[in-house]
Amino acid sequence: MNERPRSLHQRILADISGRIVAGDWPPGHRIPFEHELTEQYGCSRMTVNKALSQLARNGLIERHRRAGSFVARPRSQAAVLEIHEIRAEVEAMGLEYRYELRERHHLTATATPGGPFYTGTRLLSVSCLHFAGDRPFCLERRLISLHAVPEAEQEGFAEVPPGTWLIRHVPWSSAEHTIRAMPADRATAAALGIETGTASLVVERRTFGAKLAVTDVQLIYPGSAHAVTARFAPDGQAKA
Amino acid sequence: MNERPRSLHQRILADISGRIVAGDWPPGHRIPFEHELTEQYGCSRMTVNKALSQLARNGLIERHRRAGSFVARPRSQAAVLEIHEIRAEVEAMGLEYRYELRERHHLTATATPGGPFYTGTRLLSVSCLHFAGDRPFCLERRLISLHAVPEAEQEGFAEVPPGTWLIRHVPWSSAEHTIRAMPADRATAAALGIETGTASLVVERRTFGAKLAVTDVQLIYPGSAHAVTARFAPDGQAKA
DNA sequence: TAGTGGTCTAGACCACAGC
DNA sequence: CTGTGGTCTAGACCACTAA
Repeated sequence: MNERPRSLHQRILADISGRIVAGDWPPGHRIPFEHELTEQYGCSRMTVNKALSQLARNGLIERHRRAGSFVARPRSQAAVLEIHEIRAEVEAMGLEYRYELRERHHLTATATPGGPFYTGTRLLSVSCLHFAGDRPFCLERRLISLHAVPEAEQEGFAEVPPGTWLIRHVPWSSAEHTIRAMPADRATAAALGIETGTASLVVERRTFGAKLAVTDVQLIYPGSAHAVTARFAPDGQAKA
Repeated sequence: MNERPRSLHQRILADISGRIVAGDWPPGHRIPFEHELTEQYGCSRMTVNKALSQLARNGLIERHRRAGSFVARPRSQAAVLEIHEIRAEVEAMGLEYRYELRERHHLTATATPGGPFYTGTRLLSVSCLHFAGDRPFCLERRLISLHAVPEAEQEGFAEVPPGTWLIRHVPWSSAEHTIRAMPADRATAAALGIETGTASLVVERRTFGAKLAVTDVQLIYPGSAHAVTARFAPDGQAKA
């Protein structure tokens, strides 16, 4: 239906995925065995297996030894949320990006329930504003673990936003995102130039290194102007 | 570091992924060629290729013919957002779930800019409330395309929530999610038992079949009690 | 116990991009 | 041109499990 897949295992994947998406093969339906597909496509089992394994990884089918492969019953919809740098978000809207550091100081992690940092960890607290054109686009409140990223001590964050700096200096990470609606408190409202209590979208991201928590950031978007979008493709193929 | 991977290609994947996450191999670093890894692990190229291909699919590395494989520079953080049925969400909190249909009527799609339905499509409009214990948990406003799902005509949705019914009757789908903060309007506030203007989290999901838009739903969660969470694992392996 | 998927091999040919 | 990754083959052995 789409562009022709270049390789055979991709075509097999697309064929099966297409049947499932179209509803020809409802949840619970048994997919042809590998040796049957081998005959249908006139190829080796490895090629068929590559396609089916990927479908299983993407949760579109379930595979059971001796029983066969079956169309999965959807348990939850899994969407892929892409979180870009704020500068890229702003420029994608065709607006000029500007960054402003508001505050930078040290503190020590206290025993916060649910907090990502061990008690006593030395932290750098950074507060800054991201502008889209003339208007504040996002207020960023960030804690950086100086235990995980001691180099942050030397960085003033006057020019380079901490998110950009971190993505360049911290090797890689796993992360947890939490998205919620909050009324803006007085300080937030003042920084963003909105009225206290205005509904705002808060995206909190906790980033972890191999073991240690690296950073905990709250990105506060004023009003209902900003939205987070996520796309979902059952076979993990389409991108649109 | 974690549980021992059972298969060789999983171990290779975990080894390389570990080096990258730990920062031993920074972005841009060249990963050993397939034939080198073949020697290191004493296995065939297919096995090495399976591991590297998966790392490339997950965006952890980039591969180029003739040049080799390189640790990718992170462009955006991609998180996986899992959206469960509301009943499951409520019961996961240990509260009793209750469902209440508020309204159900027909209408015809108008030329809404950005709307998912073709103009003139016959739609079913359903409004309902999901309770957690005694308190309203979520207000659902949903449009269902009777063109894509004619069987919905026969369904009253008095007992079964439309989300549950659809997931059982519509074969599969792709979807777009949008998450934003909104002040509750008067009707919403009344339904949810909150004050007008209270910051609320709105999750909008547009579901598509093979070609047609199936349903467009707004889930409105009152106040800042509810949050959407997403997890991110760079190698696509870890789940916890 | 028999049949399925999970994994792996030791080759092979090709496309592509850097040299 | 050369070396890399992308793909594919025609086998093989094993683990698991439904019958």
